[in-house]
Amino acid sequence: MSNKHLKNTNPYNPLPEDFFQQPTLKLAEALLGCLLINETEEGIASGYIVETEAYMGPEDRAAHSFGNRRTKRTEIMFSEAGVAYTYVMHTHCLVNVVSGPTDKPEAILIRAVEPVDGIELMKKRRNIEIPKNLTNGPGKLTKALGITMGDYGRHFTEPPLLLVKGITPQEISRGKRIGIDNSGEAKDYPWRFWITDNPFVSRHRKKD
DNA sequence: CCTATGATTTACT
DNA sequence: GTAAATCATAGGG
Repeated sequence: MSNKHLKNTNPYNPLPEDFFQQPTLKLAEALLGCLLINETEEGIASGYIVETEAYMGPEDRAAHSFGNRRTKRTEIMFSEAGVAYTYVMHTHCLVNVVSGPTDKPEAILIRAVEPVDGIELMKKRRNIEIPKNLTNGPGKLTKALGITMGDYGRHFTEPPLLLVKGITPQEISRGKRIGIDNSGEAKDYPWRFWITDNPFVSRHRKKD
């Protein structure tokens, strides 16, 4: 397979329909290397997913859906797998892939991507020049790709927000999640996955 | 209506 | 390393 990224004249290689049906922890791992694409009026921007975190719903204190908490915000997590859960954190929008069967409120946070298409557009949106800092964090990548609350509930299987087949990671690492120190025992669950040694991973811990 | 809080980023000591 | 920015969401009065 060509290593060059696909252009819109060449149809993207779609993920199999049952891709999103696999268990959340497996899906979190399987998403690594997939190409996340967003089309807006400004143009197309895309990147390979290099870091994810799983949020396991009722039993996960760190999840918004802990204890089956069901609100206007978390409602989408109870729907079918493969739709987008976007929400605002401080001043940033974060994007998740809803996972698990219907009524199981599980989701996978996309924490970092490696820029592929639309790099100039990303620089403009982020107002920086250094490619390395464009998408190496959950709030950064949404701004670079132009993902907003308007994408809440969109299906990743159809434009403008798309997940398609990308690259196959050479090696995958697994460790504790980030930024949930106030979540009791859940803070130590090893539900974060990343492509080993990828420079766009949001942050390196000494030990995971 | 009012207040607390955060799955972050950025700048600073 | 620490702290401030800054606002939608959630929950209580």
